Amino acid sequence: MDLIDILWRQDVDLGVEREIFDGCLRQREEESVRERELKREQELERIRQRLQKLDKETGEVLPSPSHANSQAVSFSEMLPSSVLTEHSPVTQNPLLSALLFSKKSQKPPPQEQNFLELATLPDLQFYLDVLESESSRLPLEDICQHSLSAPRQMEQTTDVFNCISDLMHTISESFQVAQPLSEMGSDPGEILGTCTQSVPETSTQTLPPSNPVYTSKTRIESQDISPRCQGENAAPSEFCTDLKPMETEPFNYVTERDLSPFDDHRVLQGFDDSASVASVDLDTSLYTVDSLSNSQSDMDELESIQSDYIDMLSMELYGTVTSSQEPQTQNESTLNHCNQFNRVRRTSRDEQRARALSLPISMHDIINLPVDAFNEALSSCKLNEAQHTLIRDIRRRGKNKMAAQSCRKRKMDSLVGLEDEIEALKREKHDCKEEKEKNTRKLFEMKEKLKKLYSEVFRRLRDERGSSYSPKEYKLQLSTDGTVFLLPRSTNRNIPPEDLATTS
DNA sequence: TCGTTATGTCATAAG
DNA sequence: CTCTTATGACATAAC
Repeated sequence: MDLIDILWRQDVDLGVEREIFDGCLRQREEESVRERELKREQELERIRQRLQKLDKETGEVLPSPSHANSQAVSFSEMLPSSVLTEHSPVTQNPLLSALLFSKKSQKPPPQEQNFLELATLPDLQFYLDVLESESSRLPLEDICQHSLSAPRQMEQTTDVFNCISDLMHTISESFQVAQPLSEMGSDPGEILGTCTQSVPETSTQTLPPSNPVYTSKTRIESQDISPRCQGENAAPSEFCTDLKPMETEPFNYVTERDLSPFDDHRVLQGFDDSASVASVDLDTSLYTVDSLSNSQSDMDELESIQSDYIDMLSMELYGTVTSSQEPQTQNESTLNHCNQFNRVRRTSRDEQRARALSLPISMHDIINLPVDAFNEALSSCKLNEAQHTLIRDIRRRGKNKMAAQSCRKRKMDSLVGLEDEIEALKREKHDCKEEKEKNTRKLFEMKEKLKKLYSEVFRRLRDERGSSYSPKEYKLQLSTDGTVFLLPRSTNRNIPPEDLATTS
């Protein structure tokens, strides 16, 4: 594991996510899909309970809301002609064909009933919220009229939702893929997007509950804008129209395409709140709602939604990219990731301050704009002293925050590098020690050989009388030119050496 | 309750 | 001189 960790840390520089190296990715993806479905069902069950609770109060079943201007468009009409051609994958798929061309006249099979029912529930939730928010000030007649006019619209939109839901469901089944939608080659979300694009704009606005992906997408794009100098009271109308679906959509799903692990990386890595687009988006929602309604209940509701949204977001982010472990430990791991994520996404003090002073420039722009653009943005907005100071502080702190993060990363990398160096030096030390022992053994062997050679030379040496020389009285000495001399060991060094006339 | 870890913030030096 | 970046030190929250 240490080795893996070290390798990962090295690869982090390359922008590679750690989770990418985890094995059993498919298994984890399937786990995450199941987890999402479970979560979704729980959310929907909660909403259904809430609806039932309301039923007890009113004694009637509330219809689904649909905007008055929404148009009933059959799904086959919505589909691009290319989808319905003779050779299209849709028409060639018997399941799809059966669904697409019989849906208008048939009720869904029982096993799909639950799915379709769930698919339309967000819409019901929207209607419920509208009623709740309006009931305090609308006359009873208006509410009744609202209720009476809704069922027909509900039928129309429910048809569309049913078709879309069935299409996605069938595509998922026919592809036999239990993996995140974003990884599919023929992403149902894309088909869905194609379908919804063909629906008039007003109808599209009724769709978000069943197509949260595109809701998020459009909101993300609209949020990521240059300095908005309109101020909070001049919130763009698109936010207002966009707000309601979000408001009624605590179980807003975001696929990895919208918030890929790399986006997540951006979230985790920096203060860069624009990177955590979804959260910024929520902040924008808060701004917008704040300007629309100052009631505490709305704010509480939004806080709750934000919390739910972030929870869901973290589940989405980490549910699909957690490490491969036993199911139980995987849950723990996911939980840890979520906790870490929530910790990271905790609203910073600067975000709160920015909200309090209603800064006209986004946090992202304040921090990341180049000096010139930043100064231009400052000068183009009418700012009071407090706002100006806060913006400067936010920029300074934001930059320092990122600097601190990179600094710590460098420090960690350096630490890892030093640890590697220590390991290398330890190995080198070990090798040197082994070499030293080897050389010591060799030296000993050489000394033994020399001793034997020495005694052999003395054994063979004879003087002119044929007597041997005693090693105790004589010694051998090697001169610089290779000549070997026989020298007496006596203290009297005046005696000339006897040249052995032998060379080594 | 205490230690650890991650992160944000401030102060300051250097480029 | 201003701005940015790097980094040590401290604070704080979560575990």
